[in-house]
Amino acid sequence: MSPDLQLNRFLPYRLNILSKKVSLALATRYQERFGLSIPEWRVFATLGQEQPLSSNDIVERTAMDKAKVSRAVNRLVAAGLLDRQPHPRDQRLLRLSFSTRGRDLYAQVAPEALAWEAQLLSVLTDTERAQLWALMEKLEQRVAEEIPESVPLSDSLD
Amino acid sequence: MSPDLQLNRFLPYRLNILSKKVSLALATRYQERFGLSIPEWRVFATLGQEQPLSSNDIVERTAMDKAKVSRAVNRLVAAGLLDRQPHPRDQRLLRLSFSTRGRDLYAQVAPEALAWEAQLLSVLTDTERAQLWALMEKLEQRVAEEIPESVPLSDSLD
DNA sequence: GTTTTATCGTTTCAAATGAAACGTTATAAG
DNA sequence: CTTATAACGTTTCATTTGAAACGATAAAAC
Repeated sequence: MSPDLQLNRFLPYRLNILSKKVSLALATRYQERFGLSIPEWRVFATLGQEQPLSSNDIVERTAMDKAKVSRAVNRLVAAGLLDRQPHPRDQRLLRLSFSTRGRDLYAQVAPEALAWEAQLLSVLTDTERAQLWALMEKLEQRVAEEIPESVPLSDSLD
Repeated sequence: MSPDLQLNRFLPYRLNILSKKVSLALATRYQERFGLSIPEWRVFATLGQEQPLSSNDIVERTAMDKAKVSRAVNRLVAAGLLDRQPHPRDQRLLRLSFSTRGRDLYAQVAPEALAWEAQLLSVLTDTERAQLWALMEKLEQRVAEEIPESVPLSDSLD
């Protein structure tokens, strides 16, 4: 008899598909409307949280590859959305922050992203939303214990 | 004032990171122990559910790109894990199924995957697990309404 | 002070990716 | 029947990818 692995009840599988669908649905929006690729959006949104940040800060916060962050940052700088300045005390670090245009764009993009999320979450009650966060937190914490140290989170995981 | 987009409370972001971590933690296991790449594992596990399947069936069930499925199938066939036969009624279709070795390997891999999942889910109570499935189902259904038809789910979404 | 060792961000390069073109087979329309 | 259209899986090719090497800077060890 074969082992009872029901794929559509297998968490890694379902999580992957859900995550892909959510990312894609959102990505089509900001790609079409703001010309941001997914890595660019990630970097951009991260800087919306806190500024200035080094590239490495962004790597840590987003679980993206550092080469990918480097390239996304370069494109954003080239597009005039970010300012990149050397760190005064440590020449290895960059101080990344929004340019004026970047700040303006963020002021447009962020509310849109939030509105989209709200629309998605509108199928859940307040209680369910709280549950969702709690569950995800527990799982993330648990899986973090399993991940071998220093293994980077590559992007094409499926 | 800047828009209040808290990234670590932003569902697409958190979902992506959780999904990556889960996939990676599991992937390291079956890559090391069974030599299966992630796409290969996906195809393999899908065939564990139902046989025979066409490549296209697998594309639909896994949300993977058809080129990627084609390549994974070829590697699995070359590795002697799958049998590929022409469909008697439709020459365009393939009938993919486990070879004897494939079946044996599946009998090893599947319980291991289930055990790993059980370990991950052991942080949740039965009630919480039920909640998790219900929540994910709701979200997936909701987001499915948003996805433009026929847009394939690419893999590098972050 | 000098020499290792580590860190940051970029670049290189081989591998993976996926959109599009393709050959083949099946179905629909004429 | 013949032609046009669609579907399946493979292949091509330009792009993306990330692991590793790299140069430059800083910190630690001596």
